[in-house]
Amino acid sequence: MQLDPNHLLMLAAVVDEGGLTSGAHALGKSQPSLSRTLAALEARLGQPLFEKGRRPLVPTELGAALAAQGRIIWQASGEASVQADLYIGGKTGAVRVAGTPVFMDAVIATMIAGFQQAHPNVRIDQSYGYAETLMRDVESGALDLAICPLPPGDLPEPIAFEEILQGRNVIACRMGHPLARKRALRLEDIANYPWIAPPTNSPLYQDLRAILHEIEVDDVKVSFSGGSISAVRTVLEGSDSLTILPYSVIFMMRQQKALTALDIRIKHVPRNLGIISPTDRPVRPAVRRFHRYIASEFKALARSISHAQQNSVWRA
Amino acid sequence: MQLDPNHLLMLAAVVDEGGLTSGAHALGKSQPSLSRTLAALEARLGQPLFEKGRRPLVPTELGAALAAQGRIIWQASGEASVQADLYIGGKTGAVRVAGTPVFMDAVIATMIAGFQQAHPNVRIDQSYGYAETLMRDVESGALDLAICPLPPGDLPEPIAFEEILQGRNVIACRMGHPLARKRALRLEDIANYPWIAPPTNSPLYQDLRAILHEIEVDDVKVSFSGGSISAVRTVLEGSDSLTILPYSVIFMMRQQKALTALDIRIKHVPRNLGIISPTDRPVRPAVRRFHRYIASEFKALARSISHAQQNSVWRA
DNA sequence: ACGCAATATAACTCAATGCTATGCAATTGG
DNA sequence: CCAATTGCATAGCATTGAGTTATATTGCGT
Repeated sequence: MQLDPNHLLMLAAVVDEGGLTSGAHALGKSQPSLSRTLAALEARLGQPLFEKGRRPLVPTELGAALAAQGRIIWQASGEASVQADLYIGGKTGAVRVAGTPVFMDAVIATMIAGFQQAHPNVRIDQSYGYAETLMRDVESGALDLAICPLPPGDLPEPIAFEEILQGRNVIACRMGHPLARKRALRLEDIANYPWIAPPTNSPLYQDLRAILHEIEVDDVKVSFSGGSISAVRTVLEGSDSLTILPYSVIFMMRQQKALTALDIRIKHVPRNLGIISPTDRPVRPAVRRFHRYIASEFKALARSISHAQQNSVWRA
Repeated sequence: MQLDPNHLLMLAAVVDEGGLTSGAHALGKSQPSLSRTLAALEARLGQPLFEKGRRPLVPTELGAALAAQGRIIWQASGEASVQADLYIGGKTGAVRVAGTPVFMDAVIATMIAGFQQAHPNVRIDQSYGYAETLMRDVESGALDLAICPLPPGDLPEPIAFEEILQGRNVIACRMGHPLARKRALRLEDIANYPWIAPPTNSPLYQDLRAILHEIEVDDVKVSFSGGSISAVRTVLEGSDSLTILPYSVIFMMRQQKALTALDIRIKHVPRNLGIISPTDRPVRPAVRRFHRYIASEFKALARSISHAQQNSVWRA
């Protein structure tokens, strides 16, 4: 005997609510609709679902047994509704995001922490990569979002690039570094200190080479290379080494008063940090929400940076 | 977002079967039907349920989440079908049956044991009572069936009485009783032994009085009264007492070779054992099945009795 | 016994679901 | 790499079922 889940659900409603009228109200339907449907179900079964001729409607054995299943269906149905609403509202789901290691660890991680606070049921699957790989993965659908620096105007096929921060690198050192307080630094000053080199496949490494070339320092001592931002920071703090870092990374660490930037102007790199996202497929609500969150956080960060630069408070 | 359980069920089928075509087959529907329904569901949700453009149909996060609920609905639906089939087939449910104590304990209990063997999921709610009470309870719906002796032709309103055994009482005693082997017993023989009297409100008590009057024994020694068949049997076995019992009760105990009947003819009581059932309401399948079982068992018992009487085997 | 409240029935409408036929896209095999 | 195959999407149509309002009927309490 094949039974329609909807019929069982109606039965459960009537049994639980104790009547057709209230059951119909609970389901948002009319009383005759329930009456007829349950009558048809009884006819199909050949057995009454309710004791006949009793007014506080009392279910028969069969009615009670089927109502129990209907109750399960009701619950599952409600749970599905909740799940759907959460998903559509971006409160649930997974976000696969990747970016360049330094930005992910020093900037994005903080933002992810804030996002998780507000949306604990959204799973963030984070990974690392550089522009080329990131774009390929976004295009193929392996990634939902990528955050990395890109030269302006470089927009292949079905990919959007939303710029969120001006690309600007600085030379970083520990807070008490001999060069930290000097103004009008000369090249010779810099050349005397050991350098920490970013991984050779990173954009920062390209930037480092370009900058060194620009300031006509051809030969530097590389004391350490290949480490993550955490390792780099530790080495920086414990030595007089220099390295090149995005200004935003230094800015994010300003509270710890561990690192600072040298007062030497470096040409803006021809790349801006941005969010890479696909345009050829629907964006899942959780991804959209995360995307917006990151964008707004960066907007706030940019404001904060420009404000700080005007006052030069953090360098005091 | 209100979701139709049927849609979730379809989704689950498609996800579990790994495709629209096989899912449709599993549900006994056509593939276009599923395709259109799921497309409509996607439209309602505003989110895809399956990754687009991939042929081994793979569900999205949302699709998987909703399919999980659909699976629950599917299970509950199937369970309901099973429950309904069992109930309709009389394999499940409760039977409320009552009868006169002696018959219930000595005859019906054995039959119930056999029934339970075959239908362990049918619950038998047994109780005791005499004709008047039994009929009232059957009429009121408190009982499904009653088994008791009734005078023929006494059929009030909405009650059926199916005769299943000729009413015939005998004088019972222990197997080795001094009177057990005698033929052509005389009244004086009987009068000298103590009697066990049935409960005064039982039909058997009426029968006892009638019989004693018939054989013109006015004054008997009552050594024990009011006990159940079990107590009566124990007393009978341990003494030379006599009592009156339905022949079928003695017959059912023939294997134990503990009790026997005196070879003295007693007028048939004007009552036949039968099954009382209501005619004004639908009979539940389990009740019908139990009813049939009891009736067929009694038919077999009657055959067995008449066969035994012709051969007088059991008395040898 | 009467009145109230709840259920059953009637008559009708329309959305949803079923089907077959067919187009189109993705995967597989040579 | 192209062709064949398999499987999903779409179209058009028929039918069922579920929804509605209006109304009759039936238990139940006073």
